[in-house]
Amino acid sequence: MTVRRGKKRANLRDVARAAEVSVATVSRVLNTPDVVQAETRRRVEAAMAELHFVRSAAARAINTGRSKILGALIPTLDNAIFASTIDAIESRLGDFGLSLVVATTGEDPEVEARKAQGLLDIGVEGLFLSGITHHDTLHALIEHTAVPAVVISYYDANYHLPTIGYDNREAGRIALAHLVGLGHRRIAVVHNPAEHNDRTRERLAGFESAPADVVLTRFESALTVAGGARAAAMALASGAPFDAFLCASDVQALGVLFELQRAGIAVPEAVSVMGLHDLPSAAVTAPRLSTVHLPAEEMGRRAAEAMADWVENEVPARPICLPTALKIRESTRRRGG
Amino acid sequence: MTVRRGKKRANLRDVARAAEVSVATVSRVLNTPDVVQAETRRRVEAAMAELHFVRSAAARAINTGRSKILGALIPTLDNAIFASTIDAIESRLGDFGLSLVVATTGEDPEVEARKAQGLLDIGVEGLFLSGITHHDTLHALIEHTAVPAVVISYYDANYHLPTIGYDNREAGRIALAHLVGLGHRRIAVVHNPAEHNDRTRERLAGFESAPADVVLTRFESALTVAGGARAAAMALASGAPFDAFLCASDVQALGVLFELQRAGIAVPEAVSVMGLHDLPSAAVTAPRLSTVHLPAEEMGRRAAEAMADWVENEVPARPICLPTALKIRESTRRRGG
DNA sequence: GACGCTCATGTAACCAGTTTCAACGCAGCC
DNA sequence: GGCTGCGTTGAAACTGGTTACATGAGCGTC
Repeated sequence: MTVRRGKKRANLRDVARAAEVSVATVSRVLNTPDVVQAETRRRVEAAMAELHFVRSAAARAINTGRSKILGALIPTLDNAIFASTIDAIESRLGDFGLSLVVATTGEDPEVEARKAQGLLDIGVEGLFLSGITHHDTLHALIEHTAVPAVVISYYDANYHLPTIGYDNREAGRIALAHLVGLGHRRIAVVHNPAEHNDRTRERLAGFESAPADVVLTRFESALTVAGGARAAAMALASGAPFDAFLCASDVQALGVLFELQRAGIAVPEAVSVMGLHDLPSAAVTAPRLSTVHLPAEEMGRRAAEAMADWVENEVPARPICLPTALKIRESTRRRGG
Repeated sequence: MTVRRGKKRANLRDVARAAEVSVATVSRVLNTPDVVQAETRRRVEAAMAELHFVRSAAARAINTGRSKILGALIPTLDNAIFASTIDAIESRLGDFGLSLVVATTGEDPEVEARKAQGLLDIGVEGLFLSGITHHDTLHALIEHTAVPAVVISYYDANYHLPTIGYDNREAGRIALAHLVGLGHRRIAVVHNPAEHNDRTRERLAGFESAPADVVLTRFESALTVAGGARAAAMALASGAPFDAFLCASDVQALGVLFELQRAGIAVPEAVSVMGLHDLPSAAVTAPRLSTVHLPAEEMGRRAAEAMADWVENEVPARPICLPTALKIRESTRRRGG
């Protein structure tokens, strides 16, 4: 008792027959309408409409070698961090008639390599990767398929793939400098596991630019609001006094904010909290979160444009370093101020 | 100065020639390896490896009529609400060897219809839709292409497409009942525009189940944390006294929480705040947010399974209503309690 | 030894488009 | 009137796979 999948879709030949023209003419109406006479075109279009003709993407792809689909490999969607970038990529690609398939990797390089293979199998023309830490298999895959690939969320002009992103280390430095400039010396650093995450690694490296009299204590937990809260709880439980919390990500900073409030510790009076990313919600927390703005949306747009140029015009993407910017809001204050 | 796209990829014929077998045999090695003799298979596999053969998805799709790609139309990715569902769909589809293309609509039915056409153009085999409010064009499209389509985030057994979701009205009722049960009578309802959003409309309808002595005052704003904060600010500015804030979405509830804290109004002592969704972060806010749990992740999983069954085995999806559950945490308290 | 069977493999048609090349009609020009 | 050239159209080859059908080898049976 299977379902009959409708009366077989009309194809080019059907349309050609109905319009009493050749398949070549129908194809022309589809691709280069201006070369076919108005009257003929009208007939063909009428036939297409009547038969509810939808051209097969596969058949077209087989000839042109163009699937018009790109793939993105990102750690997770369940997190505001990548959402706006992906949103921007997807929407900008749309302007070029390109689509995006998103695959999540859970920060596991093996899963990433496997999913990359899967994306290639469905015929993507290009790949967006997050960061530069990848499984050898994936590098090899990109190498011998010569598939266009751009790295986002990271900038390194010397990397073997074009990187379109920002300088995470510099962002880390800026965040730290802000706190140090406010007189904070005992800083709790809240960060997610850096093992497979070079963005985090770089930010932490930026934090290490602290003067000698600054002492940083690290608390590691998951890259979620709950993770941030947990890290703050650990810091509090350690009994050590902190002037400020420096978070490698706004997502965690939100958790820190919540946990401090729960503990009755006033921000920024008793302790400052610094984020890094500038998520949309960072501007409306209580207190509003000081952070370093990462141009997530612009990055997505630029990456999409570069990729479009690559697959459409064969001009390979070039590295782009977008500026970050310190956003001083309410969650940081001069020590003792 | 264009880039030479490598030496043309090897195809089936090339492999066949190299392995000294026919194309049919190579195809068999790919699809039904067990029917080809071990020694032959070995030769073919060696040839494939040497030539870095990657089978063309398009060519395969053209024959089987299967692209193995599904499409999802969602309002936005830039929002925790859909993220975990999409995440779940994507990951469950992966188990069936299916991929997901995500298209965002910005809640505009026209954009949705246009993007749906785009998805069909690239050959998706099925569509995930959010809610039941769609442009006529989209309905017509689904109608005459007979493309499998399931609706998520909504449940209505009588809708002409299978709905896999939850009862939004019931969830609204539960949220309201909780507040009313705590003795709250003057309730500020914070919600996003319902014009093109039936989920919101249903939740609001659920709120209307209030007893006669309960007075609801609506404040409408964007479906973002900032939107929630803005709505709360409006409520406060109105000067009217409220016992509780009832939010049609956790995202907005977060904003309400922040705004109340900013205004120095204690939650839940002075006013209760109720969410609806149970985002992961709802459990770690300060105070932790009382809400109605929506099974977003399970919904995604079930929708993916139903869709897989549909496109693989031609068994159409059937409506599924998943249970919601009241989550009483810290942001709600008995009036005057 | 002929017959029937299974198993492995090859041949060629087929899917739904695109594209090359040839042909045709008609205008402009010498 | 014949030549050139442009604009329009069609026939057929082609893309890279899958698959129905044909072939033939090897083996068991009577």
